[in-house]
Amino acid sequence: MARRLVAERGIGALTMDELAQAARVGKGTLYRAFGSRAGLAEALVDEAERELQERILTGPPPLGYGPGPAERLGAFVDAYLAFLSDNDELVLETERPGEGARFHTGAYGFWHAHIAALLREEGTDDGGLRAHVVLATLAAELHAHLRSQGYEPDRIRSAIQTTMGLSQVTRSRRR
Amino acid sequence: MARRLVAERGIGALTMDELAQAARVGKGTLYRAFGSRAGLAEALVDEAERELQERILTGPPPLGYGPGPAERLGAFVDAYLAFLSDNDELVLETERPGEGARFHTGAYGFWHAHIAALLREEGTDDGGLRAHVVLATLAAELHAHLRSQGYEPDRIRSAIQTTMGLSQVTRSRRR
DNA sequence: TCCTTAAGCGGACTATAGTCCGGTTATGCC
DNA sequence: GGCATAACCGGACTATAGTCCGCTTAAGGA
Repeated sequence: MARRLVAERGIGALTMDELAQAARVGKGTLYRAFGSRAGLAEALVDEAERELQERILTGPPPLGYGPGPAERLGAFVDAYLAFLSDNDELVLETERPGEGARFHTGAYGFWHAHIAALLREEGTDDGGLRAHVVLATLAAELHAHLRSQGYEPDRIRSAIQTTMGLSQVTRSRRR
Repeated sequence: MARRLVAERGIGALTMDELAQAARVGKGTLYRAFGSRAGLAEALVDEAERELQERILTGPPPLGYGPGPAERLGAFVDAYLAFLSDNDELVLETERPGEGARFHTGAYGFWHAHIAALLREEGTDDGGLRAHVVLATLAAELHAHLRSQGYEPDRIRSAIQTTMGLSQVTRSRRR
């Protein structure tokens, strides 16, 4: 519907009332369509998420199938961080609410399944649980904070990967 | 003041109005004293936090000074997880809000400094940044979710420690 | 003791997410 | 084409965090 109208203006400081008004629609309709503010943000990042998921499922290595699981994991972290900094505000909105909303989105399920599979493939115990731990490291709020502290994306990527003991993917090793 | 009155009832489903009323005080007073809902929760976990900090600073090894940094890190993760499950609801409240409130509490600063120091002592590069990554792994929301999924504390601890490549502290190794 | 001034209090007020119900429009049957 | 029914819509309403200002009470001076 009017998602694009809305996406163009940025969600940050917009209230749901304003959004509804801008979309020429009642608030009830907005909520029927998206369920919540987080749901709306989710819908707005959806395209970028799918694009990344596509690259994982059918794209070229190292993100897609091909190299060993360690390389793919490194590539995923890399790609996810790029996705995060491109979609900053919306992902933040997506992950905000109280009752662990983050964990119940479809996207979270996808990332989790992907990481868990790679960890198992690597021979790790308890891949499902460890995938949650890896994802905690990729929380939008953390990265918003780190960016605000002036840390460079490359340095962040590298810190996460070494902390996790992931193989250092050296592509795009600037600095 | 009336913190105890309040602590006894649990914060979870209480509104600030109810809290003020229960404390026989106006809402303005409540906000002057604590600044926000998160601030109130912070004040309520304060004692438990200090107790843990005390054990780190002056208590016996492996949490306190003594063994190598790797052991101390493992012990910290262990102790922090225990603290988290004892103070579940309050810490969650503390970490909730929008503008990265979690990162601005005094307690976060302490944990961060402690971890960063241990990492540096271990000879790690970029200890400050990596300490943030480690702390992301200890977010209250994640652990609330994991508990709700039925993961056992020991298993969680072990997953975090192996993910981080921390030395496996074997004390309290049930299962 | 009374008056002046400062500090602190409390509850009415605002902002905003999310709900709900009465009305309106569309659909299908006669 | 007209009516019964269902689907959908919109905005008034509710819940709740956080703000603000007028009033009360305490402190200090004469």
